[in-house]
Amino acid sequence: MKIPTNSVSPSDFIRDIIGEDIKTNKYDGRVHTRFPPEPNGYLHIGHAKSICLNFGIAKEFGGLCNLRFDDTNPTKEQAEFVESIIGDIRWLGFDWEDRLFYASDYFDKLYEFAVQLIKKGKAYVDSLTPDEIREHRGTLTEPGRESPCRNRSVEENLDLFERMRAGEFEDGAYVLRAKIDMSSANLNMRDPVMYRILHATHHRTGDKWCIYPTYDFAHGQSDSIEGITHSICTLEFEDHRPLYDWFLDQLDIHHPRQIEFARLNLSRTILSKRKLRQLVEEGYVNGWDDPRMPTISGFRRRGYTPEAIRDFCERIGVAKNESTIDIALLEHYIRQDLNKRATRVMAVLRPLRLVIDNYPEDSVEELVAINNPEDAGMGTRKVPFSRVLYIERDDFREPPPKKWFRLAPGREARLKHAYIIKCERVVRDEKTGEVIELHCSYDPETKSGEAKAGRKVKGTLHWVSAAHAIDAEVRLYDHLFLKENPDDVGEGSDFRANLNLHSLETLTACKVESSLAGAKPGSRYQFFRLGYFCVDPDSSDGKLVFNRTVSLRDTWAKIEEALRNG
RNA sequence: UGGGGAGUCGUCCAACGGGCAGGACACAGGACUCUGGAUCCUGGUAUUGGGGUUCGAAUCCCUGCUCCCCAGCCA
Repeated sequence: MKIPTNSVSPSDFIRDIIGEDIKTNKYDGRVHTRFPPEPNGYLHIGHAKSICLNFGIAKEFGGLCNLRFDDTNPTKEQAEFVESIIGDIRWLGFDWEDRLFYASDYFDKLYEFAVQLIKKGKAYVDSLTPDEIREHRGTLTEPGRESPCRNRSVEENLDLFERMRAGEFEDGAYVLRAKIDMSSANLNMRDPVMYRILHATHHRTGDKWCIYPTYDFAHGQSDSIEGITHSICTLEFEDHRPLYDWFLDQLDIHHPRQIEFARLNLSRTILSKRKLRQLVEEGYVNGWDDPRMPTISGFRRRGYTPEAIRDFCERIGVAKNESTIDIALLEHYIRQDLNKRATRVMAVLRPLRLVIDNYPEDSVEELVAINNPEDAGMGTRKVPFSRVLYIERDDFREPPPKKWFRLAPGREARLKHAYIIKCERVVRDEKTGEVIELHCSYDPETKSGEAKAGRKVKGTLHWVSAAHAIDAEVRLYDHLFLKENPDDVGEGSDFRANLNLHSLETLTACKVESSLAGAKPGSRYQFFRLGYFCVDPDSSDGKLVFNRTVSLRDTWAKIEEALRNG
């Protein structure tokens, strides 16, 4: 059976531009993109959008896509993040072959570029302090003032820059600046910093350097060096484009075309590395791969598939319009994918003991269960049935509400793959009144699959045989934030005020069918009538732990809510 | 009040040089169902305001309004 992918014909303004460039033979008809993460955190679903875009476009147009780490700031970057990013992109299903690069690969070249600009009189070493530089920059409405160092001689600049590199100065003592225009309306053109002194160990170059290029001085040239044709980035870099153009023009080197698009925003989700890091560091979640995190590794652990994430990224489109996607759309795609491929099993999350009084005491039947009604090729399995079972507490109500199809005193329901039963008697705890056991009768004529199983009942319940079931822990997840927009907070407060304190519910007394014994971490199932679940790596030989990836759509919950609201 | 961007159903995205505003999700109703799942029908709501040009404007012109980004030696 074919796994459906969403083949929306991918067309958007970026692909249109590239198609046009191919038609006019710009860049000799080549298409070469890149995904340029900074290794200062884990990748999230917003990065997935960019990854799918860059790798997707390259593939569609018969081009290439590089992976390049923009590692120009050793104080924030770590090898750990490089590893996780590489793993995440692979998991998403993309391949950069031998084209794994680092901006730090180009540090020598970038240094030469800087020297070139100094020699051209287009860059100078400034001894102003950070505060002074800020003051000289002017404001949004007022022009800046030129630094007194702006007219140093080329020789002096060369000497100072060399000594910066040699480690003669403290952090912050000097910077190298481009000499452009202090009165430009675009603040990025007001003599931006190209190099700063940072006595820090770099995750790749170690202590070779104590000066590092800024992103602005490294990014465009890195793209140029790699022969990138289309540099796709997010909207906030629109203002930087004239600066990148200026560097490329002054250096007279290959000139990629930069195209900006709107980054992804998701409702009830935060997609800012800084804030995600805060959630991790302040212990609101259990690490970057906590299944509640919108990181790729979080989604992976939660049970999402790469296919679902790719379909989602394709469907949301690409535009320059800032927008927020409804998280329900992402959930739709994981349900769609898992519906087609997940094995159905029975698991009872909140067990209620049920005794079938007229069923033979020591008898055990092996009933045939279909693994996936969406895919006959997935076959069948046997599930044991016996006199004492567990069903979901939620499947019994007394008194039954309107439109209730499940069990209630005197009511009938079908046990999936088994028999129709009738609720005859309810046992309650004398003190609390809590229902602790149900006594039922079964109709032997109604066995599933038998020719005369004929009779219809509205409700079908899942169950496990008490004697055969295995214990499991199940972790239920809800959105991390209560508000659609987590940043919607009052003065003096921040996104943490909108955190959902009940985003994780751990159930430790769950009972799952015996076929799940030995299930491997990462395996995905549909727990019948409940949702999609995935075995968590926390599982051990004797203890299964499941994460709920996403619940099934719950029509009854809607009906009940409608009833409540009259 | 400088510069750069953006405004189409509830939410996203379409409508390629003016020609019936379409799809997905969400929502509502129904059919079907041994998952209140899936599937299948059906339905509603949108062009930022105001002026023009035109037989005809989301699209062209003028003029407002709203929102986002920029004053890191972050990316």
